[in-house]
Amino acid sequence: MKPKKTTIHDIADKLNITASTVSRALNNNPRISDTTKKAVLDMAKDLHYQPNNIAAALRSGKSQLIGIIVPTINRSFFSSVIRGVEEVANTLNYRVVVSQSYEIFENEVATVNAMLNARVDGVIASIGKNTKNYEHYTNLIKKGIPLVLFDRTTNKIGTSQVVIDDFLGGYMATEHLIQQGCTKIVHFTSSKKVNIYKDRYRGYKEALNDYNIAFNESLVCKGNMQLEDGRIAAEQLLALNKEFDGIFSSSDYAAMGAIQILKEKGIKIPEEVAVAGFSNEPFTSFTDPALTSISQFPIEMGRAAAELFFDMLHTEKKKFIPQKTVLQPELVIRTSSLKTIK
Amino acid sequence: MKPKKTTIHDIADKLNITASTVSRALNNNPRISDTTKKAVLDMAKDLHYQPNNIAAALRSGKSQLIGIIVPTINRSFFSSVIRGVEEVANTLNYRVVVSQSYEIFENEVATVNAMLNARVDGVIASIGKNTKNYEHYTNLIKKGIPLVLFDRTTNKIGTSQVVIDDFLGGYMATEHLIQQGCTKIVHFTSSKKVNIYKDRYRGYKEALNDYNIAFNESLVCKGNMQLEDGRIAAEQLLALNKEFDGIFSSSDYAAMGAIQILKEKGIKIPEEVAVAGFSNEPFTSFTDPALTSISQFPIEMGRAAAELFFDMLHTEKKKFIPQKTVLQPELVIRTSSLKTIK
DNA sequence: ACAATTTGTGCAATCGATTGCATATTATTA
DNA sequence: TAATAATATGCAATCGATTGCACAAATTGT
Repeated sequence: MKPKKTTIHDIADKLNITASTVSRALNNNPRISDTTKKAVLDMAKDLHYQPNNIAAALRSGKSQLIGIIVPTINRSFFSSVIRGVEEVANTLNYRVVVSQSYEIFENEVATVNAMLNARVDGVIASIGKNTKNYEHYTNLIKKGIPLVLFDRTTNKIGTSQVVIDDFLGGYMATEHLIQQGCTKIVHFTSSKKVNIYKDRYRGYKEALNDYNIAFNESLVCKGNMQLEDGRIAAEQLLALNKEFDGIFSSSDYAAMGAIQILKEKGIKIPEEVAVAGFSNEPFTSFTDPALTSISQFPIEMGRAAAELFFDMLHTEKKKFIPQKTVLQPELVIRTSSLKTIK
Repeated sequence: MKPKKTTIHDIADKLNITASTVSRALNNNPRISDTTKKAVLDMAKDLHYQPNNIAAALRSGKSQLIGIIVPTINRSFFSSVIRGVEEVANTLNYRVVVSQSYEIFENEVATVNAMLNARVDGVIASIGKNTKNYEHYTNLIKKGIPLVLFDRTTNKIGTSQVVIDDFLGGYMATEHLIQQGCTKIVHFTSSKKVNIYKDRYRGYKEALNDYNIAFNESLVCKGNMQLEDGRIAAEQLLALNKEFDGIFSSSDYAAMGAIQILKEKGIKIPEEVAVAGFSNEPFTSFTDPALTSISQFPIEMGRAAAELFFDMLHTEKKKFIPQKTVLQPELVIRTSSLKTIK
């Protein structure tokens, strides 16, 4: 009935040798003669042998699985990071198991736990916005399971991280607007709890400072960074008759929302208000005007995370020192901010 | 040194019972008394017991893993489908292992194989553009491993599928353009080998036919469906002085490329040329004009695929009949095609 | 009060691959 | 040529959980 899967024992029986020898032959163990190796390989092919990673994992304690936890998979940034990780993992014969937290703390904890049960060899994760307690992550570390955080990270637990230099990104975007002649620059940001927004905000302030532009708190809008939040913020600014000639939004979506409102009101972009976003979402090149943004190189971030992960995996826990890879962001200038045509 | 993981045997020892009982208690087996169950559960918590799915998988033959194979993870459509699958899988205590084929046949084959080695309980996949040989998939079926194909599928192997009604989508988009007054409608399509493009093309033709508009093959452009292909196609049409007042592109990207050229040439959209794309990519609502498109409900598609998957999983192979879930597409009308304001 | 059930646990094999140690065979050296 | 070293393979335990079957104790029926 069922085509009874073939195991190393079946191969062994056919060749009148033992499973140990077959196992060693398949793993190219130097203690096995080339003749035997060839015989085993041939027989394996004949019998359509399919290795059972599960059995190997149980015995060896290595599942060849990497768990990836992200708030949501279908966001360009996250899926691109996953892509980068998968790319590297795949070449090293590792698979990735992905799971979403939906920004819900309980899910994040449950997911870490599920990964633990699945016996992943390690975890690569981006922390949910509402996560303030990191016990589920420190548990991993305690158990000696490699953990690499990316983008939304924390320094509160000693583990490797990959981030872009958000401070620099914020600085670059702001500086660019200043260089385009803006002096009254609005900033859209979010909760100060999340490292990335905090750093971009710092970059914004620093740039203003460096160019001797007074920081004006009333030009800073806090929101949830979605399209709608950008629309609301822009409407309020206009309603309150705030004067501004530039917007640096920590999110492309919010920037887009603001652009929509400005266009509706007949305000010219970039002539009257120059706009820069953050993340370089795929849509930024398709909008009108195309949106200036900061690229975070998500695929590279995924690759970097995978590399740190494998570093950890190959280092003994006691002599491990957490690494932090900081990627350089890139300012992608598009028409939404480009006043001067050179 | 190492905190030695606790197993069911450790729990058993502490309670002076056997591992069998512990296993049954943890699995809420009715043959175990409530008293014992509680004792086991408490002890499990005390000892920080973490189930080992690998061991269970080896014994039971069920890994609780679903393999997902897509051409690339970081495309909105695919990542959204994965999201949908993960959502359902997660509630049923399954994890998803994702892998990319990059549209390369060899990768696809290798990936199926890797999934087999990892002993996934089944596979959900979208076929690469260059795949003409389906042996790697039929192998899965032969082995009794559930396989569900989505979007880019084939009828050549008897397995369950989830698709949207691409024919209908093509029809709806074309009909809409016709209703907007277009009579000379260009169509962007790709290789006829891929079912989705073929069906959309058929829908296009059928709509023309139903509205008594002569089909004009010279208005059909074949390309790779990327932004650049749309730009090239549009340029060629203009260079050849083709007359057209509408474009139905089987890809939002190509549609966008065409829009860029039309705008550059000062051709008014939708007044002179109305445009409709396909896929309802996230960027379509951000472009100017916003792009009319056909929504494929990718998250729902993922959920549907997961459901078909679990159906298969719970049906004996012999009495299994391949299912095909056909989702209804939806026309999302935006300004790129909306001539008449009602 | 004794047989027939029902209920709750234990025994031991099993899933498939890996690996430390032992052993047999062959090759090398003094 | 005997002793030593190198080479190739086998033995058996192990990883941790599951499960068919056996069996003892408790409950029910008559």
